[in-house]
Amino acid sequence: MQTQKIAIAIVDDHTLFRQGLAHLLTESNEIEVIFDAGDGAEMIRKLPMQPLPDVILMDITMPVMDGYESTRWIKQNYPQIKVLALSMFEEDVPIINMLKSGAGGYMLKQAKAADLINAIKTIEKQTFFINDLVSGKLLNNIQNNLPVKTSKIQVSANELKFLELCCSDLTYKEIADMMNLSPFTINNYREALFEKFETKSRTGLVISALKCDLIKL
Amino acid sequence: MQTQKIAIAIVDDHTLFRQGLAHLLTESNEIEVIFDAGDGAEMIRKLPMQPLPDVILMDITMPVMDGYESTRWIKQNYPQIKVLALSMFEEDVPIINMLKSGAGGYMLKQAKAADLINAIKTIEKQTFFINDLVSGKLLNNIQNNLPVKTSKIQVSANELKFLELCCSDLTYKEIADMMNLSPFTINNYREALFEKFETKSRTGLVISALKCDLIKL
DNA sequence: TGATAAAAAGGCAATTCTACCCTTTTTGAT
DNA sequence: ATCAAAAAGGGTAGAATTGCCTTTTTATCA
Repeated sequence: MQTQKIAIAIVDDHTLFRQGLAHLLTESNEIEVIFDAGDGAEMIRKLPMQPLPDVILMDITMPVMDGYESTRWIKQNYPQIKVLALSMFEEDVPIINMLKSGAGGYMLKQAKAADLINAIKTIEKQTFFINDLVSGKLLNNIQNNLPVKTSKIQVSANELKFLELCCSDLTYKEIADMMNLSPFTINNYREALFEKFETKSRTGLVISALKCDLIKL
Repeated sequence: MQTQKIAIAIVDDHTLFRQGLAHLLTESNEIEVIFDAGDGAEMIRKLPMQPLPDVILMDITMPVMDGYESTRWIKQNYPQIKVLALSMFEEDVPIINMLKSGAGGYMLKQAKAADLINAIKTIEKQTFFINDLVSGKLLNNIQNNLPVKTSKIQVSANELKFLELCCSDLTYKEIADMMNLSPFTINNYREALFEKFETKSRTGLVISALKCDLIKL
């Protein structure tokens, strides 16, 4: 007694993965891939061009518009569509963030096809799919409820440039020269950033900025 | 006039990607996927169980035995098998390293299926496949021939602990206390490391150590 | 055991960084 | 036009860092 197939869309910037997965899922006869996209913007364009999917498989790291933003957009505009995050990251932060963005479940690309199909069927019926991976992270997040990455620290363009130049042997005076600003102004930036990042040293500042992903190595 | 199919193996820890890709390639009728594996060790086990593949599609990041090591093993034991690296990384370092390890080409997972099939056919005939991505990186690497990761800087256990403690607001005196050493000894460590990393500041030291992967955030 | 090298400890002047003060100028918004 | 906020400019005392030395202790091995 086969009911109607589950209509899904795949959003992932890896073309090979996207197409391969589409083939794999189509074989199951319970799932129909109605479209795919390489990023969130493409998804938004293609969404109105066919009947809405029941479930969207969503990658996290994508150009233009990433998985977090895309998921938030979906939940804002088509809350009835379920989003199942599908990523290679096993870390706490991306998992928690995807769930916070509105994903109803989180699967690893390391998973087996049968598990994925099972997750899709579950999420389609129940709006969410919680496996051990996700429940563990959820518990973890509640227990030591660190407002870690929640509060995104705002820095101005100048402050950001200053932070980047801080990752060097340059003295503040030299940094001031490079930015064509007075050393006193640089000192203001430094003090403002020390406060924002709750640190007391240049080294601590650089480490914090790196952890917040404001600067890269 | 169809000659024999090209026999390939897929080594990648993402089961969904591996299986999906296998389906995709099989459809082309020019390629036959004879086996797949989730890491290098599994590949080594499965390799003797069937006729050897002509080409192996190799991911980089895998548990147990990664793409670099697996490629070196292949080239050591079955030099006639061609290795095509298949990864999501576009950075210089992984590309150059895979080629140094013996891969004959490098494709992104963002590629289209047709391009991948073309690369496989080329590498099977010519032992290597150089696209714009790879040639650019090669040129780049020759031009500013940085001895990138070649020179691994040696640090003692104590120096390493010191480096880790440097990633903080702690003063050297506090670090000395934590390590139960005299501040003067800490000063010796500092000076030795400054010389090894060719830096003149604590911040520069921390950045260098991070870049060399000696410490993590 | 004595030689010797490495690790640890010590000292210190010069420079840089940090924490508080403060004022003036520029910018943005109403 | 006016007000508020942000950016820029200024200074100083004290703490930490940096660079360049020497001496003592420890470990090792011939």
